[in-house]
Amino acid sequence: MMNVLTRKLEAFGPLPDADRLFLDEVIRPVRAVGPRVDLIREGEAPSDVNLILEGFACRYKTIPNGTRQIMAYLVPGDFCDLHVFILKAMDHTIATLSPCTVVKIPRAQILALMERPAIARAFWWAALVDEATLREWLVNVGARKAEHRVAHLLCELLLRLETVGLTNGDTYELPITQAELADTTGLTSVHVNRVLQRLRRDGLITLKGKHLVILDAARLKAFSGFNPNYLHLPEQNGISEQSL
Amino acid sequence: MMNVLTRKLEAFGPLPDADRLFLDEVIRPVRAVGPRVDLIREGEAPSDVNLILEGFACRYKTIPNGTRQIMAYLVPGDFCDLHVFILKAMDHTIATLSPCTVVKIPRAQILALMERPAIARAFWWAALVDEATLREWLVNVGARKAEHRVAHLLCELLLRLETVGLTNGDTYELPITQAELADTTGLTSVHVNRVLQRLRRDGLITLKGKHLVILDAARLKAFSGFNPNYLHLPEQNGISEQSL
DNA sequence: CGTACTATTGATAGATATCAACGCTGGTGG
DNA sequence: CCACCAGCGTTGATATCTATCAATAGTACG
Repeated sequence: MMNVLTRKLEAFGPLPDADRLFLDEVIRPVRAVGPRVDLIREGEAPSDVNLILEGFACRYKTIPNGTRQIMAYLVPGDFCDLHVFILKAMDHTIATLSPCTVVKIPRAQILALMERPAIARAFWWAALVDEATLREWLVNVGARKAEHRVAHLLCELLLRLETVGLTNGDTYELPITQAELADTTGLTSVHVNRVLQRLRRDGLITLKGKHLVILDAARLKAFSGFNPNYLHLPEQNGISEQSL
Repeated sequence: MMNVLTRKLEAFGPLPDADRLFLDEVIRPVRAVGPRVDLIREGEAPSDVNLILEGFACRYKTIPNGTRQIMAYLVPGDFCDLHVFILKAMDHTIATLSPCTVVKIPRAQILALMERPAIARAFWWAALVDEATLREWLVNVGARKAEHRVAHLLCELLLRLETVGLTNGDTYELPITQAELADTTGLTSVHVNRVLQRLRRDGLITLKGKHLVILDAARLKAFSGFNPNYLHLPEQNGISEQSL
């Protein structure tokens, strides 16, 4: 079974066997981290790069009145901070949401990885996709209404998790509380709850505990105005399953 | 007088004289572009990089119901799309807001620039600051209320324009309509209008036509919860002018 | 089998959007 | 140089959405 990092980077394009072997080396030793643990705090300047192997983490900021905004989800295969080589201090905090397993990759090893052209290109691609995703989140929160925000997020995660093999058809584990969804979408947890009920009532999803089933992916995508172009994945087979 | 690009890049650190001379070459020939003109459209894959020399441009997306979300302002010294070398197609559109003067820098020239270590580092820094700014905009729209959103944006622009020498004390030209501010902040133009009136009534700003005066920068920053760390500028002299 | 989150529900308040009209201003052509 | 026009800014009245507050019900975990 391919590791999540290799799997993610190969979403951009195939890697030489030597690169794959190197990537297998890089992802250890792993470290288990509990839920709701800060990995890097605003103001710090870590020298290593964290990579998520299992579980969900996030970037967030808290504003003076206490409101928290989650600015990104980090799922298996995602790097936390390829930045850090240039900037002096983090301007936000990175924390686990669920229990996670994480690797700390030393700076030197990242540089060694960047020597390999295929990997370097894949790193670039990953960073650009992260930024595009951030833009899409801004659209989500700034322009869409509550139902669409949540639906759009679920569509995005379906594709991202599919890329690293963490879906089962249109089903996946979403180890996130409603309060965390609220901090992500700029809503209240009460309102997120009501939105989820509407999505269930409309036959779009099933969500029980952490177990999400997207009952009609085509309809959920149409409903939320989801356009996957910003994820910059290679052409899919069934580009759009169209309506029905 | 130093050109805006050099000025912006030197906000990160001084450049060798040779680099400066090179940058002077790179920013021509200039091109004048009217307001509200698309420079690059979603779906296209341009081979050149656009640099803004004068005026304001933006990144935006339009969602199916017709709502537009502006995701970034591009001010003099900002690159539009250093990305494009890796990704196949733009996932958003770039357009002028005001009349602009722009340079198209050919791919080859960008690569030549990247050969120079100081410039390459400055480019990296600029790209990372762009991303950090995007995160802050997500916080703005997702977590702050209307008055604070607008005030925060004005504080950010004060610093960004200061960097490239486009302020006069706490005064600058803001060539943006209220409708565009609305598309930026996720509000309605009517509501932006009312917010601006409140900021005026509270003695925080003066805004007549395109001419903005920040009457009490310290208070405006405190009011909006503005923390400049995400712009990653070098230490300022008067780090915080404190209250009054 | 408690205990503490997490999810759910109902009632109400508050913020922001929507709709519609009018006034201003800067630019353009006569 | 003036008069007109179109876009922008402003205002008021009302509708909607989303937040807030508060209580109850589930659920998972030790």
